[in-house]
Amino acid sequence: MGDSTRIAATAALLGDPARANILAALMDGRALTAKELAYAAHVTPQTASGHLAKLSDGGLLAVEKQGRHRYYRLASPLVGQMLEGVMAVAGPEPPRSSTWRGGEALRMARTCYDHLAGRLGVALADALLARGHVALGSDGGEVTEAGQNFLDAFGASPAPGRRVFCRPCLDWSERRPHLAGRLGAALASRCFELGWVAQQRDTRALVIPEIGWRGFRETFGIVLEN
Amino acid sequence: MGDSTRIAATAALLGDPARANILAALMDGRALTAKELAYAAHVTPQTASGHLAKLSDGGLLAVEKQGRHRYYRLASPLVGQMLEGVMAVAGPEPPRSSTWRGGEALRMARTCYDHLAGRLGVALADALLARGHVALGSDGGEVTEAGQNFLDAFGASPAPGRRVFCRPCLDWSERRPHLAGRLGAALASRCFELGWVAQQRDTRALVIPEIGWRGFRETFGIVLEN
DNA sequence: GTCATGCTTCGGCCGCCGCCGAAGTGAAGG
DNA sequence: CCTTCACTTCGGCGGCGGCCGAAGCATGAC
Repeated sequence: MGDSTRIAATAALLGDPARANILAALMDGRALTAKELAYAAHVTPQTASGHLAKLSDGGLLAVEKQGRHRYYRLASPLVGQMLEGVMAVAGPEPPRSSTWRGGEALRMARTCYDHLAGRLGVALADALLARGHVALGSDGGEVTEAGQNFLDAFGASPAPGRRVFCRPCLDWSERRPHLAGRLGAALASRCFELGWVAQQRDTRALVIPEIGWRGFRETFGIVLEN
Repeated sequence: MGDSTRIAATAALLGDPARANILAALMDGRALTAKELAYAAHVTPQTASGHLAKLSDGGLLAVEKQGRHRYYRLASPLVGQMLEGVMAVAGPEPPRSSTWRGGEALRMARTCYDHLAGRLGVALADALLARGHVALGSDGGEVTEAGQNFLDAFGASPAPGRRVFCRPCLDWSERRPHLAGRLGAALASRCFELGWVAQQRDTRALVIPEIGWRGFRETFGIVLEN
């Protein structure tokens, strides 16, 4: 009957821990094999296969055959946005009893699509905001003139001319906005370029070498605990 | 283990048709009694009671006692955004076999928070875009100078000075963006003011009287079929 | 007090779905 | 050819969870 059966069907796909694990593992846009996803979801390959079939049928995943591997990835950015929406509501897990260092790293700094998230991402947004380089509303934001000059000097001016798109993106671990949009992407890519942050294998968590800590402190006044 | 169990738990709340119906019925922000929601979900009051308890425990609904009634509403706008995210992915239901006039009306014109959605909302966005009054990216948009003049004349300039926030919001029935943000809100409120659209009881669907059809045609060049 | 109403709790039934072991496909490599 | 590896399909087990009838609290009206 109602249209909501479709909503329920889609939501039910996310409503299983194994499937949620699979989707979370794909959040950064990479394509992973069925086996890797089985490992990420903590289930056997048979079980994962069933889940992957359901997710594909439901239009959440796209699959690509390559030799005897099958690479799965999110079917569209829409799916990622949906997941972020659910994460924002699900909220940060209740204060975890220390341990679990990977999670800690994720909360410190990670990628969110093509921009920076985690405490680092939020601190960056705060810094730009506090210095009047960007003005942010709940719906979008814009770069001030001073901000434009600053970005030019930093080497992170987003692409075409004066038109700068910038959008707050709710950080699921911090529950506060970080910068997305072209501005967020430009900032992130400049930080990679400078070697202030670096990707790791098999995780969205970022490494911040000494030069990065120094850079963020001297350029943005960011000092993160821990 | 991971954080995704929380995601799964939250998503599982949406993954039941009855609960999805309940949430969909609350999407417009109204507060409804348990009985009304039971009716909306097509289940008995006992069953609905169980669902409502789960949704409240999960933090998706807020409840307010009033005499012997209990009014339920969405706990926060975040929940609404999450639902829109899921709807966007779930997509428009497969072409409905006519009948169901309420659904047709909803797809023609409805409110989405404080702005206009449905075919009307999308057409409005298209018109402003085609005339060069707004420039839209996937992350945000801005009003051109010509657009600002047009909006001033129309009486729908968003609040403070030059800073105009505008954001595309994916329309779940049309799968195309309509205008949200302050601009969307200002446009909608001006349309209400002019009597071009009117609210109805118990539905987010909007009525468009003759004067509205004329206004949209003459001012924006919008002519909607049906 | 008694009654009606709105909502919740209890108990039992039933079905769906996630899980894994085992067997089946299909592609690479020798 | 046969082996290996990645992945899927099959079959059966087990349990979670949605459903409703009936009974239990409340609140408000009389």
